[in-house]
Amino acid sequence: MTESHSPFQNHLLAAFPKADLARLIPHLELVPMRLGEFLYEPDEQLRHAYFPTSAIVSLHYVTESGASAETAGVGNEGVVGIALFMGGNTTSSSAVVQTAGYSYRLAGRVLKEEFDRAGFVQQLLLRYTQALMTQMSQTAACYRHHSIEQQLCRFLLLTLDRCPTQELVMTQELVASLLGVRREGITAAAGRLQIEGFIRYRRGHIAVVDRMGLLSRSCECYGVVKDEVERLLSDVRHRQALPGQFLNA
Amino acid sequence: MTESHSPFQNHLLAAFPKADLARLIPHLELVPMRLGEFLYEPDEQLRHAYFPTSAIVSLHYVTESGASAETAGVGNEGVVGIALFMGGNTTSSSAVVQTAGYSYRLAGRVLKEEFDRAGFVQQLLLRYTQALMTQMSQTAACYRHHSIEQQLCRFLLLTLDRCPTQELVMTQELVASLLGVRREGITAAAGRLQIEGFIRYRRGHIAVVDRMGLLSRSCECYGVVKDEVERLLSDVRHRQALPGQFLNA
DNA sequence: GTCGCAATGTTCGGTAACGAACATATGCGG
DNA sequence: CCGCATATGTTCGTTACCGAACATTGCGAC
Repeated sequence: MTESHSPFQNHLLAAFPKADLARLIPHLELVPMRLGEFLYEPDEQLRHAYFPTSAIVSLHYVTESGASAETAGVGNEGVVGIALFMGGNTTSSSAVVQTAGYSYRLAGRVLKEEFDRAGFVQQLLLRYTQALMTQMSQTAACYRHHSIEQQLCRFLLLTLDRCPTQELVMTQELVASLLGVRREGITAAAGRLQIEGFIRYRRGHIAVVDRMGLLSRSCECYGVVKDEVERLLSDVRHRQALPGQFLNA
Repeated sequence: MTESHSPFQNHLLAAFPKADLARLIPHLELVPMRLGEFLYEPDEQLRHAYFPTSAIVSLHYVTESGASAETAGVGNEGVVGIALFMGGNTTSSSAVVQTAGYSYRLAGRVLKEEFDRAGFVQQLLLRYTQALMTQMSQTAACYRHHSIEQQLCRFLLLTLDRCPTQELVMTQELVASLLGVRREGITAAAGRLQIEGFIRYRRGHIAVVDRMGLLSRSCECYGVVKDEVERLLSDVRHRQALPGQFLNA
């Protein structure tokens, strides 16, 4: 398979001013990410930031009793490792690869230096951070008030938006652990969605057939998160010419 | 009643370098906050940031169906209006006064200017923002996995830490709406805690009698949030001499 | 003091999700 | 192509919480 890779596949990097990006390019390192791989765990000093291109990373918290729940996801729209420039260096959550793929890795020090230039890149990173906060608080409200089926739809839609394909590679077990519910609950909800013809799945794969159908069964949370990312990062994206051609090295 | 007010009653302001704070003092305006008052609503342009001294503000999301859930609380340890310097200017959540009291108000423009100096104040605000994120994601996990009683204990402890007194002024109805559960659920849990002798309450007042007792019934979430605020903001606080005397004007 | 309203107490049935245990089947490694 | 690990299907009883309806009581306004 002959995939071509470019930092521009990450929307955040793609929005960086050319001059800043040029400075970073030599430090960007393409890394593959396997399903289930941990990027960091609670209280562990972060060493790198990751800008996903095709990978999707889940930020989640594991309770003392071993239960877990995702609080936000990061795909090609963002970056994993906020704490590197926010000043904390560690978090109380973990980051685990939810969809295998690639990311560009950047040494924490380099990202911090770039951030401290206090320019456009800083503004961009801060806006993304705010979008991430929206996602976290929306997730909280969603966990409180919406049904497993609604949450599954939200999750599938968000994941789909971060994927190039219509078929997600993940087991119901994994989805359950991310949403913090029982696997049986996902089986039941997914079964209903399949009967309705919205999705089709087989052992470890979930194909979205009818996106609109999912939307109709999803709670509002999908839209809120999506719109907020759009609002916070779109005007910023339009400040530059269309990127993509001049860096295929 | 002869309360004395000082910006130093807000821990964040208290940690500002003297020079920076001196610049801000003329712009700080002491404002009373009534219970239930809204500081902002979704998509509403923020005009001011608020540094609570005795007031406590709840950041929460209201669903389409009218249900609501707190995603984070802000007391004398922080500031309301993160979006002013993060670049978004609005959020999808609301801010409502959960405990009446006072705050120092600062025009958004002034705070942004201060932030853009990219100095110590910026670092402080970013660290606080990260603590807020921890609170949000912890709240999400808590909503998913912990019982109403555990959540009530967590909530009471967090509120207590932000209050000068041992008696909280709030109805069970309000607590219920903040935690996003039915009032009856709070009545039941509070009843149990009272029988155990941990709290004592009357119409609109909740007095904490046995803090340790609450701790024993609370989930881990209280500790995680508390420790993270401590970790992120304590070293920063110690960089300065003890504040408090030299500004009683 | 007492009136009235808002806060709290109590009860009912209903339901979504849990916990555990086990049956089935699919697809990968050999 | 076979076997087996692992993913999914199904069932049971249980529980925490919900929704609604109504009783009671405390407390502040008058």
